[in-house]
Amino acid sequence: MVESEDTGTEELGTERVHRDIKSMVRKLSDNQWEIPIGHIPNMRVPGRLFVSENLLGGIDPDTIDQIANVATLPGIQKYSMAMPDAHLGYGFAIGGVAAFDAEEGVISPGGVGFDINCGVRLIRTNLQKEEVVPKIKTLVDELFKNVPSGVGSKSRFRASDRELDSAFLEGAKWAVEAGYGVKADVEHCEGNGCLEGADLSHVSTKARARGKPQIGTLGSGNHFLEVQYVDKIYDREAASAFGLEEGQVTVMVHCGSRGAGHQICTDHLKELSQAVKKYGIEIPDKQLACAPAQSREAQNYFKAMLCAANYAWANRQMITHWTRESFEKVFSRDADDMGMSLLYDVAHNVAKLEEHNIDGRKKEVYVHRKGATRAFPAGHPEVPAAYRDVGQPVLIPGSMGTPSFILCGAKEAMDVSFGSACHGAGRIMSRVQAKKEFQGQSIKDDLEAQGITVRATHPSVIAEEAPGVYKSSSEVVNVVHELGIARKVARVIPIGVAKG
DNA sequence: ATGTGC
Repeated sequence: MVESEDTGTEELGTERVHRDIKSMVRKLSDNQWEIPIGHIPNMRVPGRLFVSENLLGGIDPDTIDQIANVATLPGIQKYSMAMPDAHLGYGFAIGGVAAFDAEEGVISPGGVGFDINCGVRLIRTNLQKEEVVPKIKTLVDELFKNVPSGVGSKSRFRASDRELDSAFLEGAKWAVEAGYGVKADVEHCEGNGCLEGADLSHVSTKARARGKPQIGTLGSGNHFLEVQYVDKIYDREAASAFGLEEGQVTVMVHCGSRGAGHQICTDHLKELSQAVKKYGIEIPDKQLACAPAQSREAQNYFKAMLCAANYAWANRQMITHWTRESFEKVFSRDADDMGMSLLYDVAHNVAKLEEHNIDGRKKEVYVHRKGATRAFPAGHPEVPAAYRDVGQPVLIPGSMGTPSFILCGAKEAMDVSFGSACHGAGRIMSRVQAKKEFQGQSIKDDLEAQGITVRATHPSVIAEEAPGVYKSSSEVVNVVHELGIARKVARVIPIGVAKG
């Protein structure tokens, strides 16, 4: 038997057997595919994958199995979903969305991810591309200097234990009150940058120790701080509500809860692995550790997860402050004067208690979004007043050399995807493979030639995040746009990137 | 993603 390096193969004894992705799914419409009950035993609901026919070919069969695995969990509603940027994750696929009945269902850390409240924020400026391009190298250097990045990086801010408590409990609100931003920043964060119910008693000493020196740090991997410009407007009315116009410079921040969230996830995974046995829940994969939503174990995780979510908002808020300071230094003007206001901040790794209409009935569910962005439509009370008539801003980062997109939550989202859309381009190559395939310096030179300045802690970071390791962000975004769950508003092009 | 392995 000929060995293949294709992803569509699996070990079967010594042979590798090709698994045809098309035979695993049933086409429902151009961008919707069903993974039928029976794909694996004990599925309670079908799976549903939102991809174009072209993107379907790039989905790993193991990712399909992960979507099906989630469909076996107690209390799952409607179907186990995955967005067009779906790929293999810990237990749940990244790009996965699953809602569980608040009484009969479960809560699972695998459905949130290790980087709790990894998310994206977009800061507007009133600067034009032409004003920023000549100074981009100085600006990227300044941002790189002011916002610590890289694995294990430490913040310029020395948090006391009390301040750490406040970051966990109050999120962006605390950071603003401590002088790192303005009140309007908080109003333009999902959930006002703070989820209620956070409880410090479920955050370990170890998680605190890791989190204490890291408030206001970028981290590593796909996290970045990027200077961009708006090159295309798709929806004039929405763009106007979002304060966006062609040629305008924006800044995008992508990062999460750093070591604190990682430790909280690790700690509670241990406890929930025990709980699975205690409550006799049958799971097809150990990585799907979970507990009944109302159990002590699940609620302890949930309350700790809320601490990590709030920490991540404080983190992005602090980074916003230093971003403003960096611009002030380079352009010798006030941040206010440069119109540096927050457009919005989304969480794309989080579980939330939400009310949804299911089969004509209103129901409380724990919506797990793991690499998926909330996308509430116009009129929803959770959408900030300034955007209420348009829909919630949905921020979709591309890779280093490719466009990012600003969308708005649209009507179909509530019926089709529990008010959710995609979260990014979606990785198609492992970090190890990327380092074999690409050289950091040559990728950096290529990007430079395209007018994109990159500054990273190490060239290998650039290789691992090379544009070629991601799907096309435009292709991914087109799927959610065509489905009517989020509508394209604007496209932004990178000119400068600071990375861990 | 992550003091990038137990």
